[in-house]
Amino acid sequence: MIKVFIIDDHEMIIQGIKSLLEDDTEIHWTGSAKTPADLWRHLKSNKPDILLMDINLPETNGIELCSKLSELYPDIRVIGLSSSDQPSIIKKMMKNGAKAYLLKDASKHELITAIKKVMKGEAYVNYTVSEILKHNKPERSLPVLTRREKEVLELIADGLTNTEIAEKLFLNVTTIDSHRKNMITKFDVKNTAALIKLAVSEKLI
Amino acid sequence: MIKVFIIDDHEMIIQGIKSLLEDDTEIHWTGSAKTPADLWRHLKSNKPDILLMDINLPETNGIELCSKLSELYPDIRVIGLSSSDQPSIIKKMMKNGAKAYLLKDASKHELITAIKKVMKGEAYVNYTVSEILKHNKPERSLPVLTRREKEVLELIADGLTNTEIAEKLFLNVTTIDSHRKNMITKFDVKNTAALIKLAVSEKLI
DNA sequence: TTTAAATTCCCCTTTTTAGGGGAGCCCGTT
DNA sequence: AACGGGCTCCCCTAAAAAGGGGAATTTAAA
Repeated sequence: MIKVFIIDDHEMIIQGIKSLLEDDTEIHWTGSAKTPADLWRHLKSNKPDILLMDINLPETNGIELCSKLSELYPDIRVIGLSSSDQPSIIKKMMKNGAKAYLLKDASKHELITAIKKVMKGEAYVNYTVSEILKHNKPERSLPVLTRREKEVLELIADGLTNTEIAEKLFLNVTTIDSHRKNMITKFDVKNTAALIKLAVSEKLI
Repeated sequence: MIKVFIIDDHEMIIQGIKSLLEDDTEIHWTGSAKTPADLWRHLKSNKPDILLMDINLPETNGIELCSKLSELYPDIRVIGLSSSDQPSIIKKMMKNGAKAYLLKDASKHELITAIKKVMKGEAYVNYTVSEILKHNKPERSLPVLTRREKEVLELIADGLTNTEIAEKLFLNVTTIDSHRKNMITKFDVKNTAALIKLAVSEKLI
């Protein structure tokens, strides 16, 4: 029997996956957790073979949790689970010890296949995910904001002008202007409006 | 028998909810859709009593879909479903004809209760949601964008200048300028940057 | 039908951004 | 010690936005 445990903050998904796995005779459901604290508590008395882990956990993020887990319990195989198909996140998860990665639109069949494959020691990535990773070779990963840039960008987004920002940060206006121009260039957008849209929608600020 | 249909882009949640409802003798699962197009197709031949609707649908947003649905099929009762607990979104859903609202961390029991209550004509909001709505009483409800304003704002957010937008919409530059100024005034922000931030984070565009 | 809101267009001036440069300083890595 | 990236500051001009008005037409709602 493959002992499976799940951590996800959404009760609906926990119960959903539980019933998806119930039919299978090889899989044994050992429980679920909604928070990392719950998880640690359960692991003391009950070590699963496989841990299904939602990445979008509130508070702690799945990536850190994943690496901590593979330190403390290297035998537990982690399968990442998320609704987002952000390549960067998936990559980070795989680097931090996840053996497989599924999107939440994966089917029952796919879920079970993934669990069994991982149990055999194989890796598993669903088609969509592998496509994402593949197409991501010419990775259009977003430029990274430096500390100062982020600071300036947040103030721009709050409606301050270069002059006002300069006063606030005790800098020269031209400096702020440089940062603004740099950001517009590095993100390859046409103006501030587009920059803000990108930054907000990509959660850079 | 209560006929229940679901629209959600995540296969896992569809299948999860399906198996949550399977046991119940009063509830009959009539199918699922992953896109609005799928939904419309199904509805032609098969009208459910209750539609479980995920708000965070890609492409179309659940709020518009909801209002369109209550126009075309006023008999179908919509239960909103989402992982986000943003008061503004929940309120909009309720305004647009949703009879109930559940978070994805709702339990099996809660889901079934909600379905049955809504079927009886009662409204249902889970505790968390009602708390959210309550604490949000001193709501600083956002101004509404008119059709034209939204159109213009989207183009602004894409980095077009007034002149470019005017050409695109076959309007005079001063018109676009007026719209921009109006929006800045009505949203009480200082400039375009702040306007875009607000619009993106409040999902107005 | 009356009224309010939406949409369109126009004037003016000042401020702010955009776009093109260049350059020196600090700091961590090589 | 040399290099690059981040950060700072400076020049210039042209374009765009902000801020202040006003006003006519359409359209939808009361």
